[in-house]
Amino acid sequence: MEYPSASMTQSEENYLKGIYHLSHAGRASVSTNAIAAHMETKPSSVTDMLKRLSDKDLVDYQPYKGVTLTSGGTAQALRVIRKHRLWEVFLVEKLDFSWDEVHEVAEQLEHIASEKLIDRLDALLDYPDFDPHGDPIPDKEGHFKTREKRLLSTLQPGEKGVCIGVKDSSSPFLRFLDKNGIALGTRIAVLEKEEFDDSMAIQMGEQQLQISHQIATNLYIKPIT
Amino acid sequence: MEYPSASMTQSEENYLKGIYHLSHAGRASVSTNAIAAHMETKPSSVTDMLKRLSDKDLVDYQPYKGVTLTSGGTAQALRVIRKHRLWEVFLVEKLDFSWDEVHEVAEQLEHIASEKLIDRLDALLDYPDFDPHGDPIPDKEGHFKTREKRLLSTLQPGEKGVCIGVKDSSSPFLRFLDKNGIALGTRIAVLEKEEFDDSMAIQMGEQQLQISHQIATNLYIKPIT
DNA sequence: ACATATTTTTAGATTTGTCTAAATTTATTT
DNA sequence: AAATAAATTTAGACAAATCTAAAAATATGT
Repeated sequence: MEYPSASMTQSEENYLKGIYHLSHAGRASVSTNAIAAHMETKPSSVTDMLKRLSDKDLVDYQPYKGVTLTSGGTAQALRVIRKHRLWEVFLVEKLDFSWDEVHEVAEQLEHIASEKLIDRLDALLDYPDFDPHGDPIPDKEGHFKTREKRLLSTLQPGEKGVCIGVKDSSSPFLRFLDKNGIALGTRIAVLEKEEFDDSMAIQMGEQQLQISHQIATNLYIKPIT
Repeated sequence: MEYPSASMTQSEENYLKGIYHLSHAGRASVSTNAIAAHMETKPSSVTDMLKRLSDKDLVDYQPYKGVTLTSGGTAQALRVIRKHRLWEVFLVEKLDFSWDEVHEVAEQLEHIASEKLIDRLDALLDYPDFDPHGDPIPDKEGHFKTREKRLLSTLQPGEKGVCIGVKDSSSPFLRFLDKNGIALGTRIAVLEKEEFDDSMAIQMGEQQLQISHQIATNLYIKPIT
């Protein structure tokens, strides 16, 4: 049984979210330094926070051994991630933000505390399963849809698929995609693969494009047969 | 010329907003105790904050003499108020919140810092001039529309008008109005005034209602002839 | 396995925002 | 105008969140 979410500070929420992302699914133990790097803060600050989170039973923390999220901590992290991603959908769908602009604002909006607000937002957006970068949106219970996804770089010439997400969601990368007409839902067919530098020629609609390996390893594709 | 808004903490924003409301239009000087009462905090905390705001040139503060907002402080307060009221409209219009539920959430949303977000929200809502309680929404330059407004209690039998706002916006009062079918835009005609307790009989559509003086002194009406 | 390097924690300081209790200033009363 | 009351400020403390510098624990290399 889940406890009603105790009040948390924004900083605590950010740490839980960070730890969640680093441990990928709440499994593996995460190191102090890894957290510090990810949060752009100092290891000593991380240690302080880990103690606080441990006192609140949100993480299992053993000095020098790293941390894992408790079930309560995981639930909280997923709540924040849910809010973040729903707000991103809102910003893109309702306020015409581009997908490279949403993150910073969503970082703030994700801390707004109102269950009703999020439920209603979810409804307004018609219960989306994925955010504008293709990442899954957890439901109220923390469950989310998965779908077959492969990096574009793993497709062979002749295979095709539809773009469903990005691995790198930095602004330069997203702006590059925009500029070249690649968005979520874009259908891509692989024409050729260059052995020399692993770049590939792809077809999108009637447009053809040569993309580097760097690009191809950061685009998620759902294969279609 | 206006400076680009320096970064402010939520607490600073709340104080500026509080001082603005207490000084009604940025004119009169406001006392430490009045601020403490309004913000539900202690006078000593207020003194601390006033010094900080004074250092940032957001208020004119003279010990023992009270404060007034500087032009910069007024501009900041109006920016926060603009955001608060736009979010209230959003919550009511797009997420079906009732007018007694919006305040608490808007108190949080008003601190989200993104000019683009607010501009786009304004557009999504079709540039509203008034919030769900009838209060005017400042534009980007801090200007807002005014309109003739009188307390219902000042109307004489035979006069009529349309409800355009509330003075008290506490939940119990707003829920009372909801329950009795009084909303913004409701047309009200005064039938009779009871000398004894200043209660009045009013007509709304085909419905008749007896309301206390207490109610009548908290409802703003735009008279119609 | 021992020395060195890396990681992590502790100790102590800082900032923001708050508080209580005491001191000070201003206002009121007789 | 002196005494009392009220309002305001100061002084000192505390919690959250961060930092730097130093100490302690763990890991690595030969």
